[in-house]
Amino acid sequence: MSSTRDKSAPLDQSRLAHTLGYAIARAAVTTNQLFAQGVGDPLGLRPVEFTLLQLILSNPATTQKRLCDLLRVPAPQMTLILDRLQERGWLVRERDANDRRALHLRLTPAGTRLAEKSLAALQDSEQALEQVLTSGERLLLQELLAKVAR
Amino acid sequence: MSSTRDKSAPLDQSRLAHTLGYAIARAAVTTNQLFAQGVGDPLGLRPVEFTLLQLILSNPATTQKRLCDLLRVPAPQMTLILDRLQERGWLVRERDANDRRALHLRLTPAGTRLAEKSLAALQDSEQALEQVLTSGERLLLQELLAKVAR
DNA sequence: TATTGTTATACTCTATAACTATA
DNA sequence: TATAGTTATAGAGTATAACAATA
Repeated sequence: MSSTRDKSAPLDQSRLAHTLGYAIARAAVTTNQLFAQGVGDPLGLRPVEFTLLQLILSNPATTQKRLCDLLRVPAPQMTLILDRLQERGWLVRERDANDRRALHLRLTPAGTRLAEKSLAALQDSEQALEQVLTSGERLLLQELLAKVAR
Repeated sequence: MSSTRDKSAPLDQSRLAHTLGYAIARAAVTTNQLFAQGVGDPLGLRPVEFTLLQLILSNPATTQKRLCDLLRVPAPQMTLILDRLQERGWLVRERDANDRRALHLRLTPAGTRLAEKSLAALQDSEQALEQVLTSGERLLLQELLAKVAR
């Protein structure tokens, strides 16, 4: 130790402490890690793939366009993501009989099972947060985040 | 309108509503947009560059290693990011006289001015959130997020 | 041997434009 | 002329391994 500065002292983050974007980005590190441990690594799903499985399960026959708009994913990227889900046998695209431009999305039975299994796994994984948040705090946090997301 | 389904109805997100990761990811869309509008686009800064300017200003002579650990940025990427900040004249690297492997980071006067200006711009931009959150709610939100980030 | 930082490289992710087929 | 979706392509971001210098 040659310096007078304590090299093990935590870095001063005070300038960033009052920006909401920084607080959200740092919390996202934790939740991304929980996702990877509980869902991403064991089931081979990325966050956007997990999210799409849940949304398609709850909204059978929805179109790619609507998913793009909700998740702010550009259409070409959505095509590639859905291609991969389809290749793995979790998803089918059905052409709309009345508007033959549009595709309706549905999960296969295997896709439905994966959607259910992966959601349960994420909920298990996120229960680790009970060590730092009461269930009331957690509910409150989700309500406040929903207001920010509008 | 050929279908019986109401195509303008919002998608059902109920399966995701109780996962914290989804709530955080959706709130991050809002804060990323506020950052881009107020700071990123007008000042030509990416979030990680903005964050590094603030941290180096508050922690003069810190090392790259410590910033990598805090922000979970791999060392090779940190080298490239700092290269760009240095090229733009906002940063200098000084070799440690006692441990000649380590580099200490300092902002130039121009870098200091940019750090201050960009933080003020972000705070202005985030004030738009006052339309959806009271200042008490916002404080509470930041406290809860800090608990999650640990 | 271990650590700080760099170089080289490959891989993924993202964004855009151009295209098709339908309307 | 506009819309849903695809293809092609380029750019940015990210991860890993190998390396140089120093401890």
